[in-house]
Amino acid sequence: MGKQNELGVTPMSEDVSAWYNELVFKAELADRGPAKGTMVIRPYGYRIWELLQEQLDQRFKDTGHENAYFPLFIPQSYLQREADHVEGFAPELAVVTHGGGKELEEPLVVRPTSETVIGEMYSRWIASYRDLPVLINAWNNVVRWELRPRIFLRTTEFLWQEGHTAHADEADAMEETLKMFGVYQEFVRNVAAIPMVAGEKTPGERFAGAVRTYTIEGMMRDGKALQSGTSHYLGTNFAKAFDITFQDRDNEVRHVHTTSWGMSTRMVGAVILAHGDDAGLVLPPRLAPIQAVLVPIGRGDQGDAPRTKAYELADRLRAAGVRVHVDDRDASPGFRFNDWELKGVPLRIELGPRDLEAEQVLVAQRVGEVDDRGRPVKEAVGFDALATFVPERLDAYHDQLLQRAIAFRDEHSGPADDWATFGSLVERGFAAALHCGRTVCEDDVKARTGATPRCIPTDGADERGPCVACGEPSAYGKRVVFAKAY
RNA sequence: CGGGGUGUGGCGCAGCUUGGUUAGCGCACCUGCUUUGGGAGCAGGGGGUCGCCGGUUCGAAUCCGGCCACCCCGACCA
Repeated sequence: MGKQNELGVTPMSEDVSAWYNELVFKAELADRGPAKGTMVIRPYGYRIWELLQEQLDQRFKDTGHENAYFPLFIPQSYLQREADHVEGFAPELAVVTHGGGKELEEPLVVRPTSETVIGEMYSRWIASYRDLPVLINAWNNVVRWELRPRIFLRTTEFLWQEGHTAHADEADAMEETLKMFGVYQEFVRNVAAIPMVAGEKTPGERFAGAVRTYTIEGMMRDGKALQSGTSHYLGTNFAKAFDITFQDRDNEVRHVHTTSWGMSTRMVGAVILAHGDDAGLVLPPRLAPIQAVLVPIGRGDQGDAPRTKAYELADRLRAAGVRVHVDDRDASPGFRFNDWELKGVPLRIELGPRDLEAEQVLVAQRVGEVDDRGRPVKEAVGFDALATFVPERLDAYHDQLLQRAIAFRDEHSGPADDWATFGSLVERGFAAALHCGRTVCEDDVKARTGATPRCIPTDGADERGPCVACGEPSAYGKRVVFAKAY
């Protein structure tokens, strides 16, 4: 545990890892479960997940998908049908060997992902080209045994959504893969205010069983990358393993082409690590359980009027669609200010006897201009203007956070044309370099610097040359982004 | 599985080296009074099988042996 400041949290500037761990507990986002690697998501943290879910789910529905649910238990033999898939997941499976007091004839694995059960079901449901495409998404929990858990980032059980679609041909399936890849990119930018580097995974980093894997990689405040969402084109790998076929217009029986795509509770960790600061959480408004907190000031007779007014203003804000909370706890103003800053609430609205007289409130932004004492500059807003002011300000604040994150990412990224530059860049952020694409060389880079290839950015320019690490001719015709990753 | 560390009221820690009053401190909690524009004050109060098992001893939180758990750093990973 690091040196804690007066908030009881190690400053982020001092030790990001300690800061993250302490903040997750202090801000009441989550707690550790009794079994190693498990987490309890507390109401404040779960609300962030719910907001994320609602907005992501809407996008899935808008692109023609329907939700369904598939079982938690999968016969062990199913996992084994796709060679790469078993190999990839075998080390992290939880296996149930007993049920009802008896040893099972065939062990059941607790799903680490659902390609296999879904493949089995799709093979039953699909017979004709008229049945295609199948566009289904599932919200569920999965289990992957973790050697080194970290709350939200890597837990043995986590929540996510997994989309699974089946198509008549490669073109259609690739279109779907890229469409959902695009949905994730748009979502993280417009909802989570995180600019991500989007691109394709190198063969060594591909999903087990995928032909192509696309990823969005966010930059955290310590310059490390966090894989935050993936979209896979699975080709006919699962169709062949599970015999998912259809009869086409020309009477030919063909295998379907499938895709899968997912985003998990890890995204909550991405929000914490991409926006937070020494004072605690910084939540983007579209994911903030509380977007504006009203803090009435004054005690006893002095406090009655501000409190009453605060509730009245809260009603008006709520009517304007703002998630608002009145904090009239019997605690000092300073305590309450710090508390909501720790919890990352975008706007604080102060209302004391002096303001009441002036028919106004003071609005302070969680991240924004500060005075020479480091305190936020507070803006006076008249009572009647508040309900239009707040929603506008929340949108502007979202843009500010996004711009701040873009600037941070750009300051910590750059091209690396020689080994020395590469080494120093991955110490503080992302390095874009030409690479030979050989897995042995990727492993060597990892051993020497700790960095791994995160992706081949989709928007990268055509470029060829010697590999930054070994000098062999570069692969992919583009630069690869390398970084240390969570 | 390697390397490091920690287990003492809800949380954070001290005490252990050199065994010996009733195991202490801060925060949190409860009661009362005063207090409220950047973590309020005073007074009173409740709360502990000192991770577990065994050993040494007149006596163990403290010494010895074993075990367990968790955390951090590496190898696998959304």
